Amino acid sequence: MPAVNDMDRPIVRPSGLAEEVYRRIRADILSLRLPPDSRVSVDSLVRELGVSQTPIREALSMLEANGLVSKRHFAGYATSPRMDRAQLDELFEFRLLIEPHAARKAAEGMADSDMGRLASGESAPSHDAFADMDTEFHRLIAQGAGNHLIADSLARLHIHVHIFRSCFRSEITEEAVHEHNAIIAALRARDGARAEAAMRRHIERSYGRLRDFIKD
Amino acid sequence: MPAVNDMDRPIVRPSGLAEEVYRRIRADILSLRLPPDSRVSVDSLVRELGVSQTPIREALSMLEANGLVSKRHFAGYATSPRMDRAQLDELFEFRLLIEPHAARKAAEGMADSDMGRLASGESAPSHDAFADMDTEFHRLIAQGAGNHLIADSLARLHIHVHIFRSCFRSEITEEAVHEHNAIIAALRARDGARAEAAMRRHIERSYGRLRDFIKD
DNA sequence: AGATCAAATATCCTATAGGATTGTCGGACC
DNA sequence: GGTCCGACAATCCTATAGGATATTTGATCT
Repeated sequence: MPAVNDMDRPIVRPSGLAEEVYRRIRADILSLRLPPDSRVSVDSLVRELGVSQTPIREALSMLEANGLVSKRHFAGYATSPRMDRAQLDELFEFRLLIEPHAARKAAEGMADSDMGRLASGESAPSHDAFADMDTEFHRLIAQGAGNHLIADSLARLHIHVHIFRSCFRSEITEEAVHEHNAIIAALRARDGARAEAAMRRHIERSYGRLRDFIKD
Repeated sequence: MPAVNDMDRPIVRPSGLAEEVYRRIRADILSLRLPPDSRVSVDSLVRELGVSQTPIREALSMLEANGLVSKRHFAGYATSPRMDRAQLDELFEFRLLIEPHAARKAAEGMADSDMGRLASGESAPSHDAFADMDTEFHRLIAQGAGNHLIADSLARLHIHVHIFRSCFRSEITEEAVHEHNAIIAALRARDGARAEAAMRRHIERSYGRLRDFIKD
């Protein structure tokens, strides 16, 4: 008989088709398989995913509440348009409010096990892999701050950063890796003030790199 | 014939039943007609509101994405439980990050017309009326900061503050009115630093008043 | 060519019925 | 008395059909 113990894996509770569909559509939006400002019809998803309308509608409603799609009455759903300059400004103003504080708190209270999972992304083989590692990097720090509201808000925002970056096929910059390493060093040293400053610098530089892509 | 011109009212675009149902359920949660941690079944809403399942499911999905209800597979929806001490701490930590900054920016850029609508709530006849005026007060300032992300995040948080306060029938304190008036004065004077400090003080005092209700 | 109007299409919204799954309650058994 | 088991109820999920409304398209007219 197998040696694995059933106790070490918590019971799997199927969370419903709506959740699955939600994740699927979200992944499609993030991978640009559904580009910004493109139609998303319920019927086509029914045919493509082979599930009924109900879970698709629920998934689209959740995506709408999270700002990834928008609905127009009797006209169907559409993915949100790409961020313009004003929205980019607002997003980074918000990140500057939250993430430096999160970095400070993470330096003070983050678990050592989570800290070991921090990766700067210098070993990323592709653009997509780097984007995923960047998302995970910021997610771990936000989670390390020990405030669910901070982690959730940042997750929402990072989705849009991810889409924006993917639209412009932005290069994997050495700069970003260096800035990540600076943050990691400050966190490992449990130096809250330095982590906060490093994170602020990272976001400001990141904003400068992304801002160049739009002039309007 | 009527003297009103049809041009001055923008075309009414019915936004769908799901939106209406969403607002209705949200209002019921805010008014404690649906207390925290109570079941909310789709069928009973069908009977009560007289609409089909589809818009109700969509409304509940949106409410779930906004954290007001939670779903368990094959077990129905339920309103989120009341905040505990840890969540209250997290919420006010978050507000302290956002709202003082919003007050500073509002002092610098808020429209005079919006500023005229600021009310401290000293004339509120009831507890519910004060709660609504308080929500509107903070909403106007967040909107005055000119950042939609700030306004939306604060709106989400204020819902939970509202519910928490309603649960304990907290008194209308003179203190809160005074603090509101201090903020209004700083905003009218276009003094960003003073508005920021007044807002920070208001939130800290507000936290102290609410914290006393829970010991666990 | 450009604008105007009507038909066609696509989509949302409703309504109803039935199968599948979970939680609960009461009784049988040790 | 405590524990196990089966029926019941509640709920979610699916499926299908049809009506209502906005968008699009194409033809007609100036």
